[in-house]
Amino acid sequence: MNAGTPGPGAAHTSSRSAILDVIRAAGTISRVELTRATGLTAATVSTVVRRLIDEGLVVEAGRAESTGGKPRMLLQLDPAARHAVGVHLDHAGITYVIANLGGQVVARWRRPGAGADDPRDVVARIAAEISATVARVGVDPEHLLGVGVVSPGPLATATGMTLAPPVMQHWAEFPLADAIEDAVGLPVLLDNDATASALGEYWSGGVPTGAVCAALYMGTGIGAGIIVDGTVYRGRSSNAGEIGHVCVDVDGPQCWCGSRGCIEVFAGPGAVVARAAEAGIALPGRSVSEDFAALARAAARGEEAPVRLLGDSARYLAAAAQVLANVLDLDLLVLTGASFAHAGSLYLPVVQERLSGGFFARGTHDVRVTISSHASEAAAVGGAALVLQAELAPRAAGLRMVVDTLTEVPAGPGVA
Amino acid sequence: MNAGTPGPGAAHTSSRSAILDVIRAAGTISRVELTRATGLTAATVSTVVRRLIDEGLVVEAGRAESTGGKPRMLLQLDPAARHAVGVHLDHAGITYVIANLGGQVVARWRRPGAGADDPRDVVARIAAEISATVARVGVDPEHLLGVGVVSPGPLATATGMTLAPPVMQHWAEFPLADAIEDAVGLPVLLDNDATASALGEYWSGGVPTGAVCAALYMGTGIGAGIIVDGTVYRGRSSNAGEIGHVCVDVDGPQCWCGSRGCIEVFAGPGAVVARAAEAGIALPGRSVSEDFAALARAAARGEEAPVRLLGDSARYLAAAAQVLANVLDLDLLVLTGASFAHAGSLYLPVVQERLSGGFFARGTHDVRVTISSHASEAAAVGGAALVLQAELAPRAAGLRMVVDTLTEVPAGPGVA
DNA sequence: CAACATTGTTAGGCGACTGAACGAAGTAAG
DNA sequence: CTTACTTCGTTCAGTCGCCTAACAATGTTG
Repeated sequence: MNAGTPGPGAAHTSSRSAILDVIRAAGTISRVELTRATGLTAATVSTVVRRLIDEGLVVEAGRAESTGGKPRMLLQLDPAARHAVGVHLDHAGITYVIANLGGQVVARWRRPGAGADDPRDVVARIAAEISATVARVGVDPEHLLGVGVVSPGPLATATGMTLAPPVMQHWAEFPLADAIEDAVGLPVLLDNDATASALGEYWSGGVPTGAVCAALYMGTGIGAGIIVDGTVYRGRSSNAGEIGHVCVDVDGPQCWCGSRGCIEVFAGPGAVVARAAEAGIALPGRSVSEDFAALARAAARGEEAPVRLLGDSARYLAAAAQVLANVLDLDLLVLTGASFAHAGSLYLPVVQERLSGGFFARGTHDVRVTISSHASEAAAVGGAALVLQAELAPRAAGLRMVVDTLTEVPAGPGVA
Repeated sequence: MNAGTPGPGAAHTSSRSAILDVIRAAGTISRVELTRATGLTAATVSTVVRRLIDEGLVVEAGRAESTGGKPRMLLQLDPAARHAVGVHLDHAGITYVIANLGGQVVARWRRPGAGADDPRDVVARIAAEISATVARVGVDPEHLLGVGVVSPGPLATATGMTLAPPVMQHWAEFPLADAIEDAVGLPVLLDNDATASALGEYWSGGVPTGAVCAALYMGTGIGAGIIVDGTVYRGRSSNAGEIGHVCVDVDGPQCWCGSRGCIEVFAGPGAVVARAAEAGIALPGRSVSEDFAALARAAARGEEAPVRLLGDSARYLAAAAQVLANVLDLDLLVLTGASFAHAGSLYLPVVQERLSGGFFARGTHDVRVTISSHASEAAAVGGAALVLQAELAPRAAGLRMVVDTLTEVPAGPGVA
């Protein structure tokens, strides 16, 4: 029962993905090390790497010191070999990034949000923004892989529509992916902000192959994305990681999700800002995110009320983090999203403190907790990462299609 | 971006596993339906099925009605073709089952627990029990695949040792799997009770291929096992699903896990029984599980104090269930383990009620909640299922081995 | 009965991966 | 400088899984 060796036919979801992923995680690595890391043979590594070099994705970058024989030829991704566009649609605004193979951002800009505009106009604007900037920064259109569009809220269906409650309800029936695909002429992927952010962190953060990694995302709402062994964990309906809608008070205030007393209602930026307003704290008042940022600055200066408000929020978030860590047995938890870009340093110690005592497997391994190095544009970077992964290192589709003739689960009343 | 078709080389973790799993889930199915359900070609299905028939795992069982052409030949697993032994080591006692391919129990018996005995003696007793019963019930030793040993608590290492706090600490250093393997002469697998129960439910409960399924296990403690697309989700260190050690009160009572205020401390059978004793309720007093069963019977009769105690426990469990459902985006949640065998009907409605309002994706799909049909021996059945899956439908090892030359996660203080 | 529909099998081929032998490029000892 | 040895990487023939395409089997329908 050895776990590492895949044996004949065990099928590595294409060794290509495995190898590319290990190079990504390692930064610089030789072919021998690749054979050890992937469990493939030297022969396979050799041919696959050659193909990657021919495609331009990988370059040879000098040789290592000899260890008593032929020195290793070192391999790296060529970051500039491919690019992808990430678009984060949010009420507050639209954030664009162009990211390269290494997940690094080569261009980044923001535009006003869609508001109540007709989706068709918004799509036209997006297409214009993309082609203009692609031309300006000199990215080879031949090597532009696609566009990843990310929005808050759950996805209605995997391809074509997004559903971002409570705002943007008039988008619910709009085939967003197809429309952008037609307008831009590139493949378009759609996903949830938290999910995409997690993949962006994986792709750009040097996360080791095989790590179990979650991104705790706080933008307007609170959610989490989950990456297991480099693949997004989606659950049944792509709604996995909805930690913001776990109930902490059955009689608590109503949440837009239809439930009551969700963590988001107590700890989300909107709630924190609302309480600050109740407490009479002066805030810009233009938008929740600006108010939240102001509050974070005040707390960083040590002002008492903001410190208390954010501390309360942080304790809820720490509880959510503990749940994620214990349920998923995490290696790594990244705090990301616009809110953590402003207030991450206030939340981080609270989360770490909670996990240092409350992580069940702490005797076996740590959970590393970090703040994303690009928290404010994490969702857009994630959008780009979706494209990079889909085009360069495609994974087995999470769930196989299930035919309707399958036996149903044997009764049991079920839930309304 | 179509999700279903795997394309050349996309590698189905061996189509054999996929086909076997669909037949298991469907009960009865034809080859054409298999092609649709698995995405494989008719040719592949044909040859793989022939191989399965040659091995005796699958049998042809009549033909379906014609739909205007050649009628379909129906296929089923031959339940009696293979067997596996499941052993559940617990403080209270050792439960044995022999299960067949279909996950049905063909033999089931209990013996006193290990207590403080020397592990070597216990291993000898286990081996004797197994060989005696295998001979008695007439299972062909040639077709006995192995032994799955299940115990509470986390695993120290994947192969060889178990670690079952707070009792049985003297087992921590003992190479249990190897010892039993030597004594019985069969492959031995080791796992956690909750994890195994989940797989047992998947294998024996006709759970559809591709379902996201969790078993909420309450034996002595509280835990959960997670099955995604037929594969156990383990997390980094096989400690995924430890929902019983999520903190609901940071200042709560000490838990054996080292933390404070864990759900288990409030809602576990031990806690419920202790509170009943405090409240002056008369109980047998021989063991926690007997006391808990007595309490459940009293509550079923409508006695006020027991109803209240179990209701409190059920609300904690419902919260845990909600967390699992939202974080994992579940299809199916099974309540199992000895405690639910006695009190499941008291817990089930509370859990269902909580999910009907608090499951985030309820607009998209249901979470079915059921009580296991073999809750009292679920862990042992799960042990057998571990063996069935490993021997018949091996999955890609959850986590690839990661070589030490990989880049580390880029700093961030991490957790103690 | 012929014509058609549907299920399932057989044959040939492509591509991924492996094992094993070999070539390449260094170090270490005399 | 030559010889021996180590380590890295490639080449080549063979295996295996799965696909495409043609075909055989077995029913229904007019």
